[in-house]
Amino acid sequence: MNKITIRDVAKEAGVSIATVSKALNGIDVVRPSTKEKVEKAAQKLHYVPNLMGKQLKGKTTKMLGFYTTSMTGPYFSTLVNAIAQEAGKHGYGINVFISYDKQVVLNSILGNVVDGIIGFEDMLTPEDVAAMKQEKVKTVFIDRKISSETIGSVVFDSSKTGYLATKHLLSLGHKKIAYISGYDGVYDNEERFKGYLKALKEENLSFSSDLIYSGYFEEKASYEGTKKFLETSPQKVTAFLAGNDLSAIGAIKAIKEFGYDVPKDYSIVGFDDIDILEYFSPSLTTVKNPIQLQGEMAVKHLIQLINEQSVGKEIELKGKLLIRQSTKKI
Amino acid sequence: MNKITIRDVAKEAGVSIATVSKALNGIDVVRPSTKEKVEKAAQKLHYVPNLMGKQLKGKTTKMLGFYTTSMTGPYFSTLVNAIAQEAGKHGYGINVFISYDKQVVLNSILGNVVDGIIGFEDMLTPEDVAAMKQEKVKTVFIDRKISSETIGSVVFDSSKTGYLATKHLLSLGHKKIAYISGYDGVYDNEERFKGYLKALKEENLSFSSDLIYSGYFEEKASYEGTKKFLETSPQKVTAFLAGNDLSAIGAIKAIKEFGYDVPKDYSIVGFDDIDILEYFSPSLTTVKNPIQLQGEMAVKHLIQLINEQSVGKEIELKGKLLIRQSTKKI
DNA sequence: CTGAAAGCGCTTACAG
DNA sequence: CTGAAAGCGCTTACAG
Repeated sequence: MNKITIRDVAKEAGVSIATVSKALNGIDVVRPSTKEKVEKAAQKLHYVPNLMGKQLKGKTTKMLGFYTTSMTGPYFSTLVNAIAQEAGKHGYGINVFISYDKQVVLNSILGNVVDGIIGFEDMLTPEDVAAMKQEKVKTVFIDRKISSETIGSVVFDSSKTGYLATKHLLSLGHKKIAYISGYDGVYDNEERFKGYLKALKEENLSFSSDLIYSGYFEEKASYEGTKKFLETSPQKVTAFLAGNDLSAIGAIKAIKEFGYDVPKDYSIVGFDDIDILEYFSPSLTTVKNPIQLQGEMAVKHLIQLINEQSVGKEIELKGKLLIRQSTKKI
Repeated sequence: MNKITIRDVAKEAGVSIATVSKALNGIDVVRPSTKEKVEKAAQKLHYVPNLMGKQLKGKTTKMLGFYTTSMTGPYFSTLVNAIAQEAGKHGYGINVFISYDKQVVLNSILGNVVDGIIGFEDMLTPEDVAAMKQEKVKTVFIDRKISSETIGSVVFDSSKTGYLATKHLLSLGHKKIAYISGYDGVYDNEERFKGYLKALKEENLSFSSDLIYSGYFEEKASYEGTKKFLETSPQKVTAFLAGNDLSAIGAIKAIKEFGYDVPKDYSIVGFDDIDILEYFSPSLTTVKNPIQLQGEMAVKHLIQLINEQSVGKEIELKGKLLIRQSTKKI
């Protein structure tokens, strides 16, 4: 598309390409008059450097990559905006790659397209991560707890908050609490569940597998799952711990459909404190995760890794239980 | 970060770099045994081609760029996902660039980083667009109506829908209708306003500038603006046409705060039909824009432009008025 | 202060 | 079927 190169500018200005490069990049001493001549020529020709050529030499792209299969989920934009803003402060642009093709993603990750990576990508397996480690790709994961020389992570303390949320329900007198799980293998899901189990155990309450069902972190699946659970479960629960707010909303809709009330008949707690809660009734008791902070920290740590000012660290962010209207004493 | 190159693979496999390139890309005839040898070597060394070098030659990146200053707005993820999905079908990845630095954006746009661009970027001025036109950068805009040989656009027929929405209010007997505007110079805003004016004119209703105030397409600004409007306006309006759903929500919140009811005291119409309306009460009468379709069409048209199967076209998508609970007869 | 030359990692006619 | 060589657009020691 863009065919004028440094060579054309050089010809136009009557200098060498080396001089054009220096003049335009402000590197090395170049006589002001020459510099001006070059700039005029560049402008006249609408010259824009080809980043491919530039970066092939330069080795640095001043770009951070953010990889994901899809941009769904209500806090996605909060996260990405926080990342973009923080990156901007450090002179980096951010590059969101959306692809369902793992090979494409891996090639791009390992293909020197960006200086560092923020990983939020379930499809990356431990083997992929091992390859990234070996290639010393600077990466900060925000969906798993991990670290190596060049890999860090910024996650929420989901085990702790899962514990706190469950404790809250227990303190209200609930003894049979269902867990609406997200995806297996997903860090936040498993940690939240661990916290839930720990809280139960502390009260010497037993857990049986029919207290857990899948909501897949989304409203619809949780709605369906909850309907089925209410119909078929032998357990008479009085409260639900949902893997996230979306699944809490789905569960509440199902509960209402059965003619029950929240919190009168069932208490329910979510995770995230997403924006749409503002429009939802009853107002949901939930755990607020500092998503914005997570984005910022991830970028800051990534830039440390890129500049080799630090080895990879595991950073854990604290969430906060927000008690609202969806939970009450039994 | 990634230092093993094609040369290392060649040495390991005992062949030339040309052969490595051919074997790995499946180009040209290469003996199966050689191919296997090369693949083994590449695997052993964890070789991943440097995309910079590759693309410098190849001239094509199989990537589409999506440019924006921020990813806010509730339909953003719908749009980007639609774009990503459609691009995937055609073998393209998508690249979301978020940057506040216009120079960075322009360099990237014009720097051959992507094969084509989907523009959704208010900060691009007509001069910038002129440069893109001159450089024959393949682009489809979704925030303005425009076309040239290499530039197309896919927009909503906002003038028409603005007209229809206003007609709806008029048919319910409303004669004084306020317009809560978005940003000046933004296509959808201006078109919606045009449609509004046209509908008023048809009924021989006069418009005066104190019937319009700014909501900036967001909830908060619209809320504040509406409060002020209700307090100070000399006009006794009975209905509001909001620039989008978010500003409609803000207006309704302000109206409620003054002790009025929607639709009993005021009717209100929005635009977009965003997801969170599901949680909002009263259910909002609004214009549903086919956002997903817009993303798909934009990608399809962009790929036509890239393959030079078509010159730039101006594509207009129809919206649909959804009559719900926020409007009623006066 | 300026320029010729080497080289970044790759692909692709062209010879053999 | 394989490889030496040129070249994509740029930067950067190195000479002058």
